Amino acid sequence: MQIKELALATGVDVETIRYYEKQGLMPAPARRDNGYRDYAVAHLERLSFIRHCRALDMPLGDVNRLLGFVDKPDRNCGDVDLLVDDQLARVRARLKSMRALEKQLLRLRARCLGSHEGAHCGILEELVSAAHGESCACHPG
Amino acid sequence: MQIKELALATGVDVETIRYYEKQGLMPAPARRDNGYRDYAVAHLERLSFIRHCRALDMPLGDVNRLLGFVDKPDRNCGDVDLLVDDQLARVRARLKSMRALEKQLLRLRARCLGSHEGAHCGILEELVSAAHGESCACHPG
DNA sequence: TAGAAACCTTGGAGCCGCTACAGTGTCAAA
DNA sequence: TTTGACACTGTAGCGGCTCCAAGGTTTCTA
Repeated sequence: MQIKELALATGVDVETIRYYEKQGLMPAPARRDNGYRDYAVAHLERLSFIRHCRALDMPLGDVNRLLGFVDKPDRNCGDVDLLVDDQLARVRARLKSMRALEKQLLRLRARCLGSHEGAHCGILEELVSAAHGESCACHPG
Repeated sequence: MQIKELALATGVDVETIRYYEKQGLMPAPARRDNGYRDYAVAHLERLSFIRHCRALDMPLGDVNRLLGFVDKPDRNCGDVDLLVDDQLARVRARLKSMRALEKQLLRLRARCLGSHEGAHCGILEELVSAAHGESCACHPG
């Protein structure tokens, strides 16, 4: 399988596949006489695994560690759930701050009363007032 | 005001302040005889403004555009609310995908039944099965 | 048989928003 | 006088790609 076929089969960009190889996530494939990469089914599966983990927003370092467990299934894999827990915690922390962010933006947005002259723009006033340390709709309290 | 005083007053790292100057977000301050930067109150306000926008997760490019409106308040600022709307849309899109992500991770986590032998690890099985295109707890349907 | 188009290779730079150096200079207190 | 804290510039690194240049190979079409 040439690199483009692998790319099409997995939906992963050709450059990204080469990047994964350089980063040590994908094993170097066999080469044809002309130097072209020649992938086997195992590569396709490994790439799918990587993309699945990435869809879960796991850092490539974590993906690499998971691949280590996959490669040596005899090894005790007690860290696998820790790794998933960590990822879950990261996602939840991010969710929390994003929700707060949404609220702040909504309030800021509500300050726009239709006047679009800079001197009377509620949004700009709001943002500038923050610079004066006044209480603002975005960061109340 | 020396750079460290500005940093303390705003909670912004010294290196970050210099970075903002290099990026054209902060105007170059006066220099003392020894070459040290000498900031005025206007710099403090501008830096607060920038950090407030960054707290709303706006890209620096957008912050720069807002600063343009602040600098020239006569200019019609109809784009300001568009800019905020864009940011809100970005945040909401991200929220949506993060919520989905949390669900997927929770389901994946539930696959861990206490067995930590790699060969029988529910989480690894799940992730590997995805590589085979089987339906998986993470990406159902 | 020529040439164009589509593929492949490598290496390096660019993106964002910092952060962390290295190497050097300046200043104030003990 | 020496120590320590500050300042300066310039460059490199982070993650996870993405894009580009400059070249080689293969396949299709005229």
